[in-house]
Amino acid sequence: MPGIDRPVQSVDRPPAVMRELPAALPHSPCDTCPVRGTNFCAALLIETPHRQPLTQRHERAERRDIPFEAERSSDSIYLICGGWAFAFRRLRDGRRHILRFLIPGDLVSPFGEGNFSVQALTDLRFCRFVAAEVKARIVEEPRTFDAWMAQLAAERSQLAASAVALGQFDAAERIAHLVLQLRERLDARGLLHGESFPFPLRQSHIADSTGLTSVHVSRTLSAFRKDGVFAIEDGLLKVIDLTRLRRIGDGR
Amino acid sequence: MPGIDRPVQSVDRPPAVMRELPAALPHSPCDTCPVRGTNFCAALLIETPHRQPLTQRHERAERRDIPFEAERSSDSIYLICGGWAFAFRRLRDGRRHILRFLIPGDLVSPFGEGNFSVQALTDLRFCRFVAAEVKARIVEEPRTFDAWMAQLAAERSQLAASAVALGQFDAAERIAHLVLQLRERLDARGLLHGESFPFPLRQSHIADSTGLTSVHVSRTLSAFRKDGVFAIEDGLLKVIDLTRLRRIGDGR
DNA sequence: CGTTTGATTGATCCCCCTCAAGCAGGGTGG
DNA sequence: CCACCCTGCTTGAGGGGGATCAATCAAACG
Repeated sequence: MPGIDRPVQSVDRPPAVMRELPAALPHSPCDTCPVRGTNFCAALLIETPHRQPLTQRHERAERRDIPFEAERSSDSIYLICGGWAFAFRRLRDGRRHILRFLIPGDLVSPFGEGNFSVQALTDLRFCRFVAAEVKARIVEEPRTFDAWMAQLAAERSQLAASAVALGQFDAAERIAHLVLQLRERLDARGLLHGESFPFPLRQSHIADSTGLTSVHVSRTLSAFRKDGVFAIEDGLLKVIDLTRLRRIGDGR
Repeated sequence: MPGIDRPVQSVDRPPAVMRELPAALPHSPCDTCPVRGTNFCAALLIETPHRQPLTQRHERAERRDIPFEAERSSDSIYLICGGWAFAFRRLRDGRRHILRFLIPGDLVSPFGEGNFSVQALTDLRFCRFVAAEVKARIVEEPRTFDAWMAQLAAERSQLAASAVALGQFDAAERIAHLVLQLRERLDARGLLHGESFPFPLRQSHIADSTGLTSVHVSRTLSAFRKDGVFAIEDGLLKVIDLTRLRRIGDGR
C-alpha cells in the first residue's frame, strides 16, 4: 500500500485564525504578498470606489494538516498564500491519488462536489473567501469574470495534461512532465530562482501523482541524477539540462 | 503505435450548415430535442420576455470528421445534439489520448487554450453558439450562471475521476470505470434503455482513453463477457451484473 | 471479389511492481 | 551521551501485468 501518510490526526482541529481584517486595512498580509499580481488575488482585491472589499480570513495549517476535506461541502474558496499543499483522492483500499500540487497563488474552488481533499505539504498560509461574495463579484466585474474563467481554464488544462501523461507516458516521461509543469507554474508566479526551485515533495508524493511506486520513483530519479538532467537535494530541485528534460517530458 | 484512426482527411471541409433560425422560431430542431431539459441547453434557451434569443447554428459532421481542432482558437461553444464524439490530444509520435467522450447534451467549451481536438464517433449533430453572447447571458442571468458552473464542475469531476483511474487502476478496473461513467451520464440524459445503451466506441477508443493497447482491451472485454459482467454486441452494451461491475470499477 | 477495418488469440518480452534488507538522519527520552 | 524509533531513500532479486509482434478471421466496403 504505497504512499499512505501518517493517519489523519488533525482533521477536527481547525487551523488557527490569524487575522480577520478587511482587505483594505493597512497591515493585511496581502499588502506584502509576493505572488499578488500574478494570480486571481489581483482580480479579487482590486479596490474600486463603490464596492466594498471582500471578506477575507487568513489562516494557517501545519505540514500534514488537512485544511479541506472531501464530502464536506464548503461555501468557501481558498487561495494559497504561502507554502505548498496538494489535492488528492483516497480509494477504499487506502490508495491515494494526487490530482494537483498547490503552490502560492493557487486557487482551490470546491464547487459542485469537489470530491477531493487538500493536505498541507509544508506549513501553509492560505486565505479563505466567502463563495457567495466571490460569485457576486465575478458577475459584477468583467475583469474578475475573465480572470475567473482563465483560472478554471488553466486548471482544466493542467488536469488534462496530467491525464494524458498518466495514460500515455512511461515512468521517466511522467516524472519529467511533473517537474516541468511545476517549474512552469512556479515561473509564472515569480518563484523560480535561476534554474532551481523549492521542492518539498517526498518521493511518495511523486509516486502517488504519477501512478508509480515510490521504489520505482527512487530508481528513476537516480537515473535522472546520473544522466545530468535534474537533481533533488535538500528540498531543492536543480534543473541541469532543461532541453533534455523538455525532450523527455513534453510529449507534445 | 496504437489507435491511430485514418489520417485526418476532412479538416478543411466545413460541416454543412443545416439551419440558421433563431431559437424561438417554430421548427427549430431544439423544439423536439430529446435531451433538452437535461443539460445546459435548458438554461441557454429559456425564453424571457426582454432578452433576445441567442444566435444558434445547427451543424452536422460525419463519422471521423474533426469539427473542432486544437490550436485553432475558437469564439464558439458547442452543444452536442445527436450522436457521439470524443475530445482527444495527439502526441508528437502519433499516440492519441482520449480525454472524454461526448454524448448528446454535452457542452464543448474551448476556453483558454483548450488544446484538444474533437472527432465525431458517429454521424453527429451539434449546435454552435457565439461565446460572447453566452458569456453575456451567464452574467445577466443567475440561473444560467449556476447551470454554467455546474457544467464546469461536472466536467472537472469527470476528468479527475479519469485521472485517478489512470493512475491507480488496473486494466479491468479502468474499463469498468469507463463503462460506468458512460452509463451514468447517459442515464442522466434519459438515454439509458433498461440496462443497455448504444456503444459506438471501437476497442481502439477504449484503449486510447484507458492507456491500454487494443489487444489487451480485447482480452479484458472477453473476460468480462465470459464472467457475465457486461457484453458489447452490435454497437450495444448490455450490463449483465451491475453490482459486480460497480464493485470492480467504482474504486471508491 | 479484392481491400480495409476491426476483433481475436498465441507467444514472447519488458517495464514496473512486490518483497525485502540496509542505511542515513532526526527526534526523543533515558 | 547513547539507545531507540520513525521517516524516507536506496538497492537487489524475483514475478506479473500488460506491451509487442504476428497470424487468423469476419464483416463491411468499393
